[in-house]
Amino acid sequence: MIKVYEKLYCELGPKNWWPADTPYEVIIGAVLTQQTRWKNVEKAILNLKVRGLIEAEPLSRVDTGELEELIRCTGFFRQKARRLKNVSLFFHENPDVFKKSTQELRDILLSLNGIGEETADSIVLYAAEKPKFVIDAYTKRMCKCMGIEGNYEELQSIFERSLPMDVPLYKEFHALIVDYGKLFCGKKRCHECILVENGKM
DNA sequence: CACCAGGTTGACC
DNA sequence: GGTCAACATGGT
Repeated sequence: MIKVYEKLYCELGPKNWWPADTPYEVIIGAVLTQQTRWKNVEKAILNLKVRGLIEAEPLSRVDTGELEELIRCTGFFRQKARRLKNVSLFFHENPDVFKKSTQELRDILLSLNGIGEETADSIVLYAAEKPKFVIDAYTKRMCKCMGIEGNYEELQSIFERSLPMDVPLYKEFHALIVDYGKLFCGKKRCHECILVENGKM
C-alpha cells in the first residue's frame, strides 16, 4: 500500500486534510458530510460559525428547529440536527475523552447515535490525531479496482498492516484516496486507474 | 428526469 | 454474520 500512497502523492499531493480550524469543527464536519458533498457541508459550517455554534456547549443547547435550518443544505437535516446535539452534549460532558486510548475512544464514539465506523475513525484520526485508517466509499472502490474486497474491518486491517503506524501518513493517504476517487473512480471510469500497472499495486 | 454524494440506523433474515 | 429501505438537499 505504501507504493500506492507514493504514487498518489506524486500525482495529487499534498492535500493537507482535514479542512477545519479546530478539532470540534472536524467532529461537526464528520457528521454533516455523511452521504453529502463537502461543498454543502462548508455552507452549513459557515452558518454555524456565524451563529457561534462551532463548540460543543452552545451546539448542545441550540434550538433544534434553528439548527435544522442552519444545516438544511447538507440533507438528512432532521436526523443530523438531532445527532449533532446529542454528540455535542456528550463532548460537553466528557471534554477529556480524547485522552483515552485509540481503541477506547473509537468504541465510545461508536456507541453514540449517528456515529458509525467511518465517522468514528475520521474523528479519531483527524480530530483526536490518533492512528486509525479511515475506510470510505472511495477507499472501497479503489480497493476493488485493485482486486481487493472485504468488509470495513478487513480493509482497515489491510491498510494498517501494510503501512507504518503514522498519523500524518494516515491523514494524507485517506485524503489522496478521496481526491483520486473524485477524479478517476466514478463507476465507469475505472479504466483510467493510475494505480494499477501490471495488475499490481 | 435519474443518479449520486467523504453514511448510519433499525428491522429483518 | 449480511442486506435493505429510510433519511433529504443540491449538483450534473
